[in-house]
Amino acid sequence: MAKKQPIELGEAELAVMRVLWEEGPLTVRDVMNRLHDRGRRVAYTTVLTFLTRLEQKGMVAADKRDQAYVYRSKVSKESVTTSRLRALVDQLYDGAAAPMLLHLMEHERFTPDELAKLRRLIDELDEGTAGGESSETR
Amino acid sequence: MAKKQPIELGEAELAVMRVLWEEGPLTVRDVMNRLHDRGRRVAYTTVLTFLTRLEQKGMVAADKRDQAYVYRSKVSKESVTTSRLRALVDQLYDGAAAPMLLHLMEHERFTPDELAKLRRLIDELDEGTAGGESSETR
DNA sequence: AGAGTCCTACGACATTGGTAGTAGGGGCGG
DNA sequence: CCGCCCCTACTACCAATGTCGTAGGACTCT
Repeated sequence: MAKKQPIELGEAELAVMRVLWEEGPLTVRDVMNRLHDRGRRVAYTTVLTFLTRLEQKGMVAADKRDQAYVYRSKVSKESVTTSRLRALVDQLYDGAAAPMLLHLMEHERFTPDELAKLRRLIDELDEGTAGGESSETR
Repeated sequence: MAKKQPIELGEAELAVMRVLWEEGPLTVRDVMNRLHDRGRRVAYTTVLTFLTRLEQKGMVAADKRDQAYVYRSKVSKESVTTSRLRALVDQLYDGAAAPMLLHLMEHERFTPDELAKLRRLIDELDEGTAGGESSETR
């Protein structure tokens, strides 16, 4: 089972999680370097603080290797994304995802490929949810 | 042109904004009552604090009426939603909205009606973005 | 062995957001 | 005229976050 706790992560903490999600288990120094590569200039100890806090939150785990600890993510990006989106949908639309989805579609740009992929996904969902009767397809 | 500032709003502040968006210009007391109706038990002065802070952030405006000030939203829910979503997309996918959209579709439930509406929207967008050539539908 | 380099543990500090109490001005019901 | 009530202005507090600096233990390279 996954974490039912809201999963509260600050923006900087999230950036750290992303590094771990995308570049696997890393030491504090490695995480710092990756953050620097991504344009985040943070001090070594700052990164250490983030990782320590994330560990206390149960978001990452630390394993001693040689001289330093190697940190790895304990929660998937998927779960965090879901949690974040859910919070947003709840806060803005009382949980109704559709309005948010429409909003997103109307305000962001998508390539024809993405639209195609999306269309396929809709078809799939439609099959599953299928029942045949929807109040007039207009 | 809208506000380019990130528009940072806490969860409670957002709840206040929602009241104003949905129930028009209100006095502090009215906002408090609406919040109570929605299950948020906050003290009068807390609401006042929120409104004062929101005013400083330029999110609402206060107009003196009789004895009390009447607050009204100065930013649309749309713009805040856009801003929030944008931040999320940036933080999680470096600005790529598509992955987020797909994620949302896969993790939330939608009614056939909503799917239909979404499909129509895609068609519209497709026309606009139309060009004909998409790199292989994989 | 001494210097330089890393690493982790702590402690600090500022900002922001959530929450609220208190003080003081104005009006209103008697 | 006197309380009582509502309104706004301040001030306060605490927890979470973003950021570091310092201290002290280890290891490494002459």
